[in-house]
Amino acid sequence: MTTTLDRVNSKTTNGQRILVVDDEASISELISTSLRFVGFDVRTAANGAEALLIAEEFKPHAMVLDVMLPDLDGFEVCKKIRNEGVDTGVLFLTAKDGMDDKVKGLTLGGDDYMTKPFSLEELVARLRALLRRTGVDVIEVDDEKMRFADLELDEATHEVRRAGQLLDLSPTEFALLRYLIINADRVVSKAQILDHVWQYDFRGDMGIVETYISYLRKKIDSFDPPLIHTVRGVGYRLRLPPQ
Amino acid sequence: MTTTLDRVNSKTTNGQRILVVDDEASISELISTSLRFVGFDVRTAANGAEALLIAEEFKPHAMVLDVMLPDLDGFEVCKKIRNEGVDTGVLFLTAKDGMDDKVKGLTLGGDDYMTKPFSLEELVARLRALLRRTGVDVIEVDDEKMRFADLELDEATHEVRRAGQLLDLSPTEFALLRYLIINADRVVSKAQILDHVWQYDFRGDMGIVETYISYLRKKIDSFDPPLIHTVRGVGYRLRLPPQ
DNA sequence: TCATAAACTGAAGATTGCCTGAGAATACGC
DNA sequence: GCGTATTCTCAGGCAATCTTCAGTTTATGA
Repeated sequence: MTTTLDRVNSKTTNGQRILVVDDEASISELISTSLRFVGFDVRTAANGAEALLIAEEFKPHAMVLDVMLPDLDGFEVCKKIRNEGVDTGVLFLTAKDGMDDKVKGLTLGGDDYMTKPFSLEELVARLRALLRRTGVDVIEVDDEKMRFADLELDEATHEVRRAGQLLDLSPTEFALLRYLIINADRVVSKAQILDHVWQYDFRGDMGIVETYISYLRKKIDSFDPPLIHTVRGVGYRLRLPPQ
Repeated sequence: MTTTLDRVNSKTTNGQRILVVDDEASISELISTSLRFVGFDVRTAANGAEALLIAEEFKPHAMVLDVMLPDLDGFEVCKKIRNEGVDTGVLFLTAKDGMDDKVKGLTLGGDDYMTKPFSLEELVARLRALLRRTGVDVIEVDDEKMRFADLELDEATHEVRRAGQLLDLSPTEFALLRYLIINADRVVSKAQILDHVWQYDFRGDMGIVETYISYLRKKIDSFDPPLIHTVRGVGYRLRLPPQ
């Protein structure tokens, strides 16, 4: 995949501590890099034992935790860490099929899980939601709504409106628009979009981004003024007309 | 437990004290996690002796009490605690078979019991009802009725009406509808539903949620307008038509 | 102005997710 | 016990969505 480091986010998340635990170095790095860029304070561990050690002194606000670790499994790690009195929300990562039994029950405590592969935008969105739920997130005044101009995107209801009018977006369109809003006023490249909005193992080419931008335009830019602008040779930018 | 934004409950329960007594750590944790999440102040004990100690200083408003404990049985514990002058309602947990008779005799006061395994939504609902009966619950002005649009769900009588017309729902359908109403207007994922509405030891897959949504629709959405909406790729949402 | 690269868009095929009916298994009331 | 209600699994069918691709349009700079 294209590696694009970017700032990604306007809402500055101020240094909440996240512990990422995964034994695949590439995944672990992928995640921690993007979390750092959106402003989290990140540490990583490659196995359960290490996670316990780090958690003790790092006292993370939340963890991203692979359920399948070489030594302990993710649930064990989670339990032990909480027994140590470290009160963190957990976002579990599971293989597609490993969905069985154990993951069940995770939506109760405010914890959450995602199946691999996932998209990074989704990861960040989920992590934020988790922090909000578990009461850690102090700053975000915003409920679960994002706004740009007369555009409004609601995470809780999954509704999108422009000028008050309800629009019907597919899941991918929704995720793409969320990414554009998060990066409002800034140019994002097709590579960045691909990296953030699509699952990290997507193998197709960037043409698909053009296709989806086209879909989005039909829906949200059938209004005036258009908000999605092409910056030729660079990428796309969500903005109001100058003046 | 599973996925995505769950606020789980709109009624904020403010810090009523609940003592959970069960010797199986996993159950105890499951229960306390969900109770904490809906706003109770929770302590746990793994056996009768411990329960007595904690109750004395914690003075719980209610207890969730396994009848089968390693040392004393639940009834003993309950009796002793009340003799100490701690006046709490009790929600007994019993294994599927046996003791039904014995328990029934003891649930006279306003106490209640459930058999394991249970669903967590059910537990919370029962506990709330218990607190209300035993007069602890000061806040909830709410009688035991929930409403959404022309839909009415009565906890006390287990009756459901739409547009005033009585509907005949099975227990699972009732629980599912209750969960949807509690989360009215938000999208809830199939995973969340499974975690909250089904018994914690359910091992099947999420297809069953689809089946029950279909059952519910036949009953409550044979009216106009339909209230249960699918958000493809995300979950389900109870809502009125926009505007 | 022209040539070229980049971006746009419509169409089509593949894939996925959801709905529903049918039937087996189980629980429950009489 | 027997019959009915309920729970749960499963698979076929349908429609939304995703993805690819190719023909067309647009921007740019030589």
